[in-house]
Amino acid sequence: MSAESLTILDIAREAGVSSATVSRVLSQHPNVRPDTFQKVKAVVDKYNYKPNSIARGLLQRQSHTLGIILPDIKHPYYASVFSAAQREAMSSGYVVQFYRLAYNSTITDDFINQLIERRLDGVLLCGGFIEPTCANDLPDVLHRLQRYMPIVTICPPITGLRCINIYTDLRSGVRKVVRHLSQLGHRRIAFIGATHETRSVGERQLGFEEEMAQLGLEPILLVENIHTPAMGETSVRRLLAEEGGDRAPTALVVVNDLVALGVLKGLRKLGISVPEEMAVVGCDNQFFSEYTNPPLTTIDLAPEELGLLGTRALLHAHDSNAASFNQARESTLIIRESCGAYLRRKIDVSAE
Amino acid sequence: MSAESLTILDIAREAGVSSATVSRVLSQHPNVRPDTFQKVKAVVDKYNYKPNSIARGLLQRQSHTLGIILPDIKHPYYASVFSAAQREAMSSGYVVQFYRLAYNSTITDDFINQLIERRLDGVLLCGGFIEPTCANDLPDVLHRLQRYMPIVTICPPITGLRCINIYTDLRSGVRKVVRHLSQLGHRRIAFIGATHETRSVGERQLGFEEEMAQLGLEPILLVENIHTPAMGETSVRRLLAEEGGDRAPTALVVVNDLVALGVLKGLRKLGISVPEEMAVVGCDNQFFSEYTNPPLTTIDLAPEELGLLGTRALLHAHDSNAASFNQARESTLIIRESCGAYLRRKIDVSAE
DNA sequence: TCATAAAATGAAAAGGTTTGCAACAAACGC
DNA sequence: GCGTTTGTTGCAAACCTTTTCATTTTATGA
Repeated sequence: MSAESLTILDIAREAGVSSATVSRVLSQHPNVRPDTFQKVKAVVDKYNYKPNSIARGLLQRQSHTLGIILPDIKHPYYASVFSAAQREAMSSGYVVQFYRLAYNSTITDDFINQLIERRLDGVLLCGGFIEPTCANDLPDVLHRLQRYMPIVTICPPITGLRCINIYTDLRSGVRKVVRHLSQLGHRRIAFIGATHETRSVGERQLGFEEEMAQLGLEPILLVENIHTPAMGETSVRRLLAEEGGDRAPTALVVVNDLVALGVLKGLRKLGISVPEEMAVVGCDNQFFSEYTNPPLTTIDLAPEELGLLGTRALLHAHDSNAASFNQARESTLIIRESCGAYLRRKIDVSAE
Repeated sequence: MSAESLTILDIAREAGVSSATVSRVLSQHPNVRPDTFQKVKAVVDKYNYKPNSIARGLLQRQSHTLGIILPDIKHPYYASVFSAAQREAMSSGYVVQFYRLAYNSTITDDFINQLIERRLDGVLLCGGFIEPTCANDLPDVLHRLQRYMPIVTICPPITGLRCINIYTDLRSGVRKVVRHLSQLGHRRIAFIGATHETRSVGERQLGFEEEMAQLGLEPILLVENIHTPAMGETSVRRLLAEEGGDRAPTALVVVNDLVALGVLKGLRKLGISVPEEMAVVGCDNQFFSEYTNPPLTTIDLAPEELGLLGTRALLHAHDSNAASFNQARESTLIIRESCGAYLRRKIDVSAE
């Protein structure tokens, strides 16, 4: 394939200089005589020579490569994180490698070994996998990785692991949602969520339960393995079968917008109108949430900001003395129509 | 950071053998005496030694890394391609690096140089950027890249470039859609699409125009820079302002599901019911298309299959004698409710 | 013009692995 | 017991750069 395997020595020979000089020309070293520079440059251009970054990486002990670990790139949330991370990395001359770690699997030694062997310059950990049941030996595994490269996590902090951590405070976000619903008059509010497979999912549920408790309301929980629209669609029927009649909720807090998409369809099929008969709130503020019918009230988690800041932190992890810090960002409530706030406002106005 | 910079020599010394033997142990070479194997293995395990893949890559002249180039990882279509590609690559011990090339930019020499310097083992090109106006020198640029690494494209074939090409035949897909709509009785059919910024978009429009011509129908075109839901939403109003009254279309073929999402909302705001007053068809069969209201009729392009096959082809590109072939896959029409087929069927039934 | 300082260049080592070749040991056939 | 084959191991080169240090060239000042 690459018959074109020119080395710096070939260039040096042709230009009548040493390889050191060629290297200096390529890296814009100041101490090169202008005429030498031109002479070498001409040969480099003539053959379109490109230095082998593998060889350079070996010598300089850095690969100019970042790893990014997340459970599913098809999930719009992670895609946003990834996109922003790549952009930031690229603008600093770094390249990102994608490592997938499924939702319900934990970080194994083998997984870590791949990263170590590749001699990455840093790793961005974006949640998923970090389930409490796995978390027992998780800090140990990550400590080993940390001896080789800096780690930045952009998910709820992992206890026992000291590293830079940037995340959006989901728990308080969900609490805002619950408070908002209660202010709209809802008393029977249900949470449709996944089992604690990921930390961020756990945070959502915690936020829900905390706020319900504080408001003195009895929480209704449907916590199963629900993480696709299809699962959301069927979950509604189950929920209303269990909690029917006057026990039926009037508002649903759904673990994320993806699932909420299915929930909306499920309600539609049951002939339950949103928001008139049932308020629905999602979480994530995906690109499609503005376009559902009705548009979905949700929580914005600023994934792109996390990706950007996380990558930036990773790139500065070496020269930074703050080798470990947590930065929690506020989430913002995006009020659209599915929660009935606008409806309610109309009613209020007409009642005056 | 990596105080842990053990080399193969350290291991060799401690085990009392040469580095060659350690290397053979690590790569499971057959000609190693069992007791030597054990002895070395013990030291390797003791220090948890991991060979430096950068050094290995330098010597073996392969990085075990694939590049994948696409315009936007947040776009669900590309995310699907990427996801499948990564999975396939990973299962063969390869890692994928993501390179973004914006929709309306072309592949420059600088861009190519990055790939060459990284000494990737292959590159998967997933469209976007390959706009006709850029295409003049595109084959040249790619030819240069091809001297260094195999290229597989999973977008409509690029004229002037011989390489493995796997794609879904969009043109015939859109023709199927138009035929379907005409069979449902529609005569005034409009295409809402983007300017020819990407080849695949161009293919869609061509398919539309070809089939309309064949059916003897006058095509209605709204071709602007439309590629987001928001743009779709506003486009409807413009279309109906231009083509109003009895000139108004009764069916819309939308360039992709993302835009169709906005189109549906735009129609809703105008009080036009889908599919009763307006049939709508998208393209891409995204995960959300099943959950719109009404569920969107669309074309499935099997992006995961493309990602899988493309990567597989790339990995076999060296030993394959078929250095160049085109493989066009059939797209499949997914009939849901937004085109009115089910509605029509009901009408037919009641008419009998 | 000469001593000295500064700038430009080259030689060679280093980075960590794999692998061809040679050397050596062991097993085998006769 | 000896020549031959097979199986193990080590040496050293190779992969392609960058960078230190020493050396040569050029500029500076008296």
